[in-house]
Amino acid sequence: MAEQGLHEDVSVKLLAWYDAHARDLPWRAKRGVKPDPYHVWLSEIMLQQTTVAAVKDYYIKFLSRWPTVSDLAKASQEDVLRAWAGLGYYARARNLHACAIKVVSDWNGKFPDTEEALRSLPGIGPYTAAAIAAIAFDRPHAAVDGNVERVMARVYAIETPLPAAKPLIKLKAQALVPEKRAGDFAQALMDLGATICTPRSPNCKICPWTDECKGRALGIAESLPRKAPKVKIPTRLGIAFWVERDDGHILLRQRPQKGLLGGMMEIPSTPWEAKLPRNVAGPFEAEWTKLKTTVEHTFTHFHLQLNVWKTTTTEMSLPDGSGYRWVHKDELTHEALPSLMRKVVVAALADRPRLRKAG
DNA sequence: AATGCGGGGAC
DNA sequence: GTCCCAGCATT
Repeated sequence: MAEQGLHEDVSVKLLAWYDAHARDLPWRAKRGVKPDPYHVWLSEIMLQQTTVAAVKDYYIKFLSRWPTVSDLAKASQEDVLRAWAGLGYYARARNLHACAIKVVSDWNGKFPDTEEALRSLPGIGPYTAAAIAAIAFDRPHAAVDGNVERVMARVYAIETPLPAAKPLIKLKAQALVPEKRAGDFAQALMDLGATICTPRSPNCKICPWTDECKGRALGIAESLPRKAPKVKIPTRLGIAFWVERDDGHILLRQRPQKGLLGGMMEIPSTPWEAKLPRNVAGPFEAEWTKLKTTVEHTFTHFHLQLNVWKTTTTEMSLPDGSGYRWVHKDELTHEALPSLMRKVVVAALADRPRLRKAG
């Protein structure tokens, strides 16, 4: 059919471009070498809503420390969270560990090679299942991520806003998937979106699809895909309590497994609300000194302004409640502290009494 | 279909 | 400051 022929032609063009311009990324198998499903999976989980630049070092660190999925399954969740600290979306790390355990127990340590079976594993959704099936096993699935949504919306001039346009975009992308080299095609499409068909100022002049792009023909490519307007996010306030023992240990607490920063460590704090609590209650009675610095951090759905109160103690026991630990100052870098909490650490350590100069 | 869930780089 | 990134789980 003519329509089918057109699709093949378009796919061939993209693959030819990919052969000449593919990015060299740590998780990408070399030409002619079979990809390792573990490598593909690990990179895909890390890359969810996360830029290539942010992922690279974490990917190398994880692979070096846990060379196989069995090694990762044997690790403790605590060690996995420590290694993941700073990368964000910590449910990914918890699901990563759970998935590794399941692959070992249910699949004899080998990742399943179908989209359906992959989809049943924790942390693997529609996109990631299709991506692994295509990239690791060369199955003809369309892996539709943010890049592909943008490229499809432009090539086909889809003016329906996201997320309503997703079903149509998925159909359009699936229709382009070649029977052979589906994995290369998936990666080519993402490379195209990341390097040429960028959100702002797409470089249409060097795009392999510039001739057939309807969005470009209509002069609306850069304005696509359309999206619902964003609502602005509120600000929340809180107080973090920096408790330093006279031997240099700092009081930490593990957060609950579910919810924001789930399973990660924190400097104990008040709840984070629109207003500070009327009666501030620290981990225990003490004389507190308020730091001048306010730690600011922005999460997905709120800004946080965190004041830091300091105190010192000779108390060796832990406060009432679960999850508390004493950790020495010099060991904090090894803890599962998310970026916000590392800001608190930096602020607290910077606010030391100055040594008075002699003379 | 909406919402919760991090962090950082590019502009 | 805004936008958005190789999205998923839950409701």
